[in-house]
Amino acid sequence: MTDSVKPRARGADKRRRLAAAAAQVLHEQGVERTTLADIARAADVPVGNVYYYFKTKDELVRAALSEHSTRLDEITAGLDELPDPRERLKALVAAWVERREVAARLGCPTGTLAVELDKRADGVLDAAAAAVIRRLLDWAADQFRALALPDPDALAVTFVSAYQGMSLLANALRDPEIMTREGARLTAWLDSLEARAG
Amino acid sequence: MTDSVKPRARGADKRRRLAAAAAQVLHEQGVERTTLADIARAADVPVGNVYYYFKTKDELVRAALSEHSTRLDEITAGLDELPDPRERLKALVAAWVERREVAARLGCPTGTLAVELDKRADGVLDAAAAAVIRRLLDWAADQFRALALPDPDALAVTFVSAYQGMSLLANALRDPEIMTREGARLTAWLDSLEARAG
Amino acid sequence: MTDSVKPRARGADKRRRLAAAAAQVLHEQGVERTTLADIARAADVPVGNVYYYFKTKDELVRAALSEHSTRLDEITAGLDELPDPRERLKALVAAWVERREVAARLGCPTGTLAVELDKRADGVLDAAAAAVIRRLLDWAADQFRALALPDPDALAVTFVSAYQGMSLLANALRDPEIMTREGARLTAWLDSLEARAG
Amino acid sequence: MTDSVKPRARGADKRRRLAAAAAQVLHEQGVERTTLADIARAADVPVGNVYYYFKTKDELVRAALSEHSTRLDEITAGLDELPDPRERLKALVAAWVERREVAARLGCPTGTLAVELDKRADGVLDAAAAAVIRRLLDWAADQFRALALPDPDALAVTFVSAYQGMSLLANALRDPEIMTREGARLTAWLDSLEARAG
DNA sequence: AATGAATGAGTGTTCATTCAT
DNA sequence: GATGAATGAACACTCATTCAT
Repeated sequence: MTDSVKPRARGADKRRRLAAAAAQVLHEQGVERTTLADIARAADVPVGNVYYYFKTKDELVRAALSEHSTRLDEITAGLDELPDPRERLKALVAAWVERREVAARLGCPTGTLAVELDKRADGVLDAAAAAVIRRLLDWAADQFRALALPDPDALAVTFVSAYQGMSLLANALRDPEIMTREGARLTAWLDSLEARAG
Repeated sequence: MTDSVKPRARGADKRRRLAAAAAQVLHEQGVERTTLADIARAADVPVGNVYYYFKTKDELVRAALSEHSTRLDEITAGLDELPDPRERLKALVAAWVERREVAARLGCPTGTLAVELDKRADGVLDAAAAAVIRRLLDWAADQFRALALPDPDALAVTFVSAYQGMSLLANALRDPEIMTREGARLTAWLDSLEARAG
Repeated sequence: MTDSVKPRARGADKRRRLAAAAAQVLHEQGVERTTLADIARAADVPVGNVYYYFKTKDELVRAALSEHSTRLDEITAGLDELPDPRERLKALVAAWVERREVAARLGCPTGTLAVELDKRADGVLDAAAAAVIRRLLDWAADQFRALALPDPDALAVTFVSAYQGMSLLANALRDPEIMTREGARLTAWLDSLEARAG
Repeated sequence: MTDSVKPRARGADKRRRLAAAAAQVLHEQGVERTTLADIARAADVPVGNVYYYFKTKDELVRAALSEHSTRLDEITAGLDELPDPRERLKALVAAWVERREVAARLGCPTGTLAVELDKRADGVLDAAAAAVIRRLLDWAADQFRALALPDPDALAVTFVSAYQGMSLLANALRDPEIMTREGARLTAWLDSLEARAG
């Protein structure tokens, strides 16, 4: 019974598999060094079939960004369960630190994608990457606002900027401990904000 | 007189022009989207001649990194004229903020190069990029050490991480003002360190 | 009532719609630049369903030719109502001139198809195109024969050749007036034949 | 001595060889059915090298048209040696008839190219094809004008139209004799013009 | 009879790199 | 030292055709 999946479902499944594979492989190899065949192989889909779901490589990149955006939404939705906004922010930092090995190997998925896409002349896909980052900024600003801190938008920029900076350095130096140390510093900063606000 | 430049000198000049052009064009377009022809054109050197000076494209990338490293050395050498290490650090921040338009358009030259090169499997060129970043880290650590602050290496990581983070965000969001605001925050942080150190 | 069309009829209808769409789209875009999807879309038939009616693209091309042949038969059948064979020929020329805008934009449907299909190595479909042209030649020869003119077959060739030539030029130069002027010349020629025959 | 061709000459030679091969192969197979590899093979040039001389396939098509234009110029230049304009026109007809086997197999090079290119939406290359046809029209009009015949431009259209029409029919019906018969008729028409002009 | 999905061979084009002179 | 030309291995993308249901 459960085996007899409808074609519809199978098609949607393949699309999702391709998007997930794109997110993964593009994070690992970057946009330009990744071929469609790479993504197709990772998704176990024949190359020719990819185009049935995504008309261009750029659409696959967009799907990968969307995938990252969804994953971010899931994370923040989980954090929203916590009662205290500051605890939410600290929990996010903890999650980043937990993934330090990946960060050291590949950097932040969205951040590195944004860097590569920003080099393009067209300015279409980099806007999509910026949108994902903005989504994180908005969520962080919401937390700072809930904490009644002054200028929550600027605090959000500082917060996300710190994450991107430590991810980039951890990646460039291949040192996951940078995530640990800078994560601790960021947590301390979050704690110190309460005092200032008071 | 001026006409009779020695072949040697002319050759060295071409090499330098190629390296400078590589630094510039690779910063603008990224490694993968830049062709050798792009660099050759920017340096006003025939394509076939490039290989006389650089055996592979990767060597040109390495030369671009070396160019960025040299530029960094020049900057820090200038800053070393200042008597106070904290003033040196603050002056560097000021220089970063001054270049905010470039940062918003293209990001940090070394940082974006490092991100792109880290996606490579070989791990040869990304080490070269890491070396440039490490050079900046070392200089910053020297200043913190001169200020007799505890754990100067960690402070240097925080300092450079902040720069990379704000450059990445300014670039991704195409907002130079992020450089201004985060630069001010970074300067305040540098000032606050004195108190703690005391 | 109108809803309860028999499946048979609906199938035949789809077939006809596909053939008509093929005739139209192939005239507009040519054989090689037209995809099956183009024709399916124009006929409002799902792509996968096309193959139920036509096993290959070539069969669709054949159907388009057949469509043009049918249309030609309808026209000549209409002309056959006229009592005088010469008037029939002149009426055909008038019909061609009337369609001058289409001729200037797309050329003669059969003629342009024949040109494209003649480039093929197989020599299967171009025979089908030739058959349509021959049908026109035969009809024209019949008229010349009915006029008791010498060598009606050669006259038919001259007649059709003039039509193809002026269509090609009108199309290539995008000038519908060529149809008008050459049509007038052709009509005058038809009139002049009577005299010679006497 | 003659063997030591300069690189320059060899490069230009290759370009010419490619253009000639393009003219030939495109005439034989049509634009859409001809691959770059086909042309490269015919010119005995590696595929990758084609792009050193022609940036796109369309440029090769343009070169083929230019080749046909040049060939036409050579022919008309030869005919211009004849003292009588009418003899020139008749000699051209004779040349067409002489090539009847090619016409029956492949049609007029420029005419068939124009037909295929006219199906394109862009309207760039078909203008180039039209230009070649117009060159022939202009030359023919010059002859009619030299004969002091009324409306030489219209006569030129009739003349070229007849050529295109008979080429198309000869090609579609694979009958070279159509060229012979229609050529004779065209010659008679040219002769008859004198009388009328008188 | 109907159709969304699958497939793979093929096409134009790019580009780092090499070569001949 | 210098350079125009050569080369071939990719790669993104297309499309006729087939298949499973």
